[in-house]
Amino acid sequence: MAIGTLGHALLGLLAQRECTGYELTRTFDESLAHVWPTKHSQIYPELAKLQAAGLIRQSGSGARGSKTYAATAEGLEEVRRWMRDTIPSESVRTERMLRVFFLWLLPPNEASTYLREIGGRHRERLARYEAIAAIIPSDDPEDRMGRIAIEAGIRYESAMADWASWAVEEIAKSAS
Amino acid sequence: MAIGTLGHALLGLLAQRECTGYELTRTFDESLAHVWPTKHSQIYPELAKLQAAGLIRQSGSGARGSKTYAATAEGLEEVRRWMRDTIPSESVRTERMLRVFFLWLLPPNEASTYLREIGGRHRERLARYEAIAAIIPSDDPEDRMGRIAIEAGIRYESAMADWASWAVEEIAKSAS
DNA sequence: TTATTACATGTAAACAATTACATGTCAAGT
DNA sequence: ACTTGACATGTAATTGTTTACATGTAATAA
Repeated sequence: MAIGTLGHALLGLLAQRECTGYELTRTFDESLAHVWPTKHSQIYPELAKLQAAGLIRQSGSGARGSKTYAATAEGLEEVRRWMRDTIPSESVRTERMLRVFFLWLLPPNEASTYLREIGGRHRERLARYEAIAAIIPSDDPEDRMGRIAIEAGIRYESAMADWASWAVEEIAKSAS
Repeated sequence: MAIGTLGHALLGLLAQRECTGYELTRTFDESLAHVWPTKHSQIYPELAKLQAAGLIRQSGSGARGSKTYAATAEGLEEVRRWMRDTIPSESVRTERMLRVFFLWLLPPNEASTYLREIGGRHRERLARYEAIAAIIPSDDPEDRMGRIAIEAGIRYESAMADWASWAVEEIAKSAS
């Protein structure tokens, strides 16, 4: 019963503060899904697995049948070991970028439309990330790592938005 | 027997030129794996599926039992339809970036080590992509889209390498 | 001639992720 | 009283992905 990436991510969130499965699901949807998409249908069974492995424990229960989980000492140990001693997979999977390799299949105007659309999505996310970054107090040491994580998002979205604009122009250039 | 993203990617490659399963595997390993990792054990059954669906046909056979496949008219139609009429999944999955959210679990010096290491990997790939971009003749319209795809890689790796360096300094700042 | 490496294709088992199904609670507004 | 929406947790079936198993060919170098 080995713990995978999702299990370690849940452990990492529960190391910060105790949460219900629902709260974990929302945290994934709101921020972690940008780097590791997951559904509640995967989270709940994974929590059961982590509990069975003694890495988390149910620390309480609230309204509407909600259950609060907290990381155990073993769980904290395990997530630290994962961060320290294991090599992250290099693999990145993104259908949006995959399709760029096949843009030559479309007439130039449709390729441009595709690029403008993905540029727009990158700009949207960039705006959202910048708004989040703006409200993180930069002097609080607790939030410093959070600021570093969001900065990665900002730079990524910004670079990809610029790239998309550049690519549209590049296509326009050769069409003339 | 619906065709998924991998099937469309194979169709896209075969739309460009006929290939053996082995060649397709190598193309994935060398360039497409950066956006859509796949193993030969998934490629061969997928080719069989595409052939059964009439989207590709075996166009020849060579040494060592190799089989060459080519896209059929229906296959070309299908991959164009996919590019034009379907919305790409927004999902991106990257364990490297996921771990950034849990960097606070490590002492600052270990977090810095992690960031330096991933910065190094980004710089490595950046150098490789730049070398590839340098040998693409920029005036050949055939390669224009290839140049656009590699530019995305260059900007991505460059942005992430810069981010990693910035993050290391950010941690150093607060440690003092 | 023999060992190694790259070429070449497959299948099976295990694991991970998505989609669909299924149920029920509680609060707020109408 | 009723409806809607957010809260809350699960399971089942399907699909996608990885790892391990399995086999054989051709070229090159020692």
